[in-house]
Amino acid sequence: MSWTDERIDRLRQLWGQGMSASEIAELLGNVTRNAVIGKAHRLGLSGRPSPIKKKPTRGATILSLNERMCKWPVGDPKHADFHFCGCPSLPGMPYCREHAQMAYQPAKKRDDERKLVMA
DNA sequence: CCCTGATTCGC
DNA sequence: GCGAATCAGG
Repeated sequence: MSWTDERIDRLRQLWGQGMSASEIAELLGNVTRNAVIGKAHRLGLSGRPSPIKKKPTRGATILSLNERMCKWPVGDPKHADFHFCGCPSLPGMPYCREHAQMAYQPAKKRDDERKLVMA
C-alpha cells in the first residue's frame, strides 16, 4: 500500500485534529501506527511527546472541567501548585487514559473458573 | 501495566 | 520513501 494524496491528506487532517497515530492508522486502514507516524514525521509533521495531552478545544477553566477534562488531583489540595490533569478524558471515564489506567489498575476479577468449580 | 509519539534502522 | 523496530516519556 502506498501513500496516495488522499491518504496523506487524511493523515495530515486527522493528525492536525489531534487524532493519535493509532487512531489515524486504524481509520485509514492497512497501516500501522508506525506507518502513520513515520509518514507524518517524513511530511514534516510531529506533535511532540503526546500532543493529545493538549486541549484542542479551548476555553477550559476549573469550572468547565466537568466536561471531558481529566479530573486528576495532582500534588496536594493544600499545596499552591495543586492542579488537575485537564487531559481529554475517555468516554465514561472521569480521568484520561493516563490516570484512568492508574485508577483502574487493581480492577481485574473474573469468575471464569466458577463454572468449573460449581458443584 | 498500558499507552503515546520520535527516532533509528533496514529494505 | 516505506514501514517496523526500537527509544524515550507519561
